[in-house]
Amino acid sequence: MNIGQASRASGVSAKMIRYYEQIGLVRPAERRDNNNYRSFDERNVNELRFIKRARSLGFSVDEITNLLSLWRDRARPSRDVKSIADQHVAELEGRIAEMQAMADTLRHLSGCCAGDDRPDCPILADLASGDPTVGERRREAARPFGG
Amino acid sequence: MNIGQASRASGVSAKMIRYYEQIGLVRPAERRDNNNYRSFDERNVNELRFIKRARSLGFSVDEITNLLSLWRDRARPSRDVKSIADQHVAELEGRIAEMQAMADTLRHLSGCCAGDDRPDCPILADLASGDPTVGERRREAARPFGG
DNA sequence: CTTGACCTTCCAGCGATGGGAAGGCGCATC
DNA sequence: GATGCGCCTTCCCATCGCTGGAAGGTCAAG
Repeated sequence: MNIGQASRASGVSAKMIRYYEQIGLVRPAERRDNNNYRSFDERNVNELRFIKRARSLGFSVDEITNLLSLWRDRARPSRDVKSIADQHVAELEGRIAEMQAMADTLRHLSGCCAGDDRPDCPILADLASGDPTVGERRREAARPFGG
Repeated sequence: MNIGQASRASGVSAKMIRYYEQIGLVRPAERRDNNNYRSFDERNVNELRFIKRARSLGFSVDEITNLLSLWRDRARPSRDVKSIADQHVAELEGRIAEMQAMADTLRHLSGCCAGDDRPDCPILADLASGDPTVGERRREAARPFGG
């Protein structure tokens, strides 16, 4: 299989396949002698599918590196896999809570805003105040996503 | 005020103040004649606080550009502000739902995983299958955060 | 021979931020 | 006056996961 076929078979774009190889997430694909094209087999495609599914569950490339090596290790303790998953769930929950707090605050402010032609606006008032006691509840200001 | 004092007064790092100026989020600060240092007044600091608060609520720099210009416009219709806020809430909710779906799936899988010395692991099995019918409920695979 | 689909590498960008180098400026102290 | 410290300046690089594009090699069909 060429990269395009592997891409269609796995659902991972050719660009990403090359990228994953470049950063060492997958081992460099074999090359054809005549034209230097990458050559993929079913095994490679399965790995790509694994990666795609893991990405869709929000795992980072680093985490997937670990998951892949556990997957390849027939003697892995399932404890190790579970640990990675649980850690990731905790991180997701943390980020969800942050965004939930943002959304709650904004919903409250928006609910207080007439949303008409008049200029008075509690949303702007909150932003302008910078005072963290105006909104509903917001003890520790959630930092923006990027972390 | 020099940039360091403005930074401490606003809670925005000096690095970010320069960056915000560079990308045009805030107007270029005045410069002192003798040493070319930036010079800030209360108004600038208030703007920086506004930005900081807006960032902490997850608004993008683009959205903040609009919020700032509405803030400066005494004749703004509060409708415009509310619209930006509501749109942002909707986006937050969308991302929360995606991450919630990831977390739900992972919690389910983790709950099915013994997490001991044995190698059998439903988490890996799910990742390996790539089949979207294994997990709990997961119609449209949520794409990872980045968009 | 040309066309078009494929493949290759390399380079640059996104968004918001942190880190650091290399150098100028100002003040205090020896 | 030299030294040192802390502040300021600009500039470039890294993050993370990916997308886009340029410039060029390869291959099969018309």
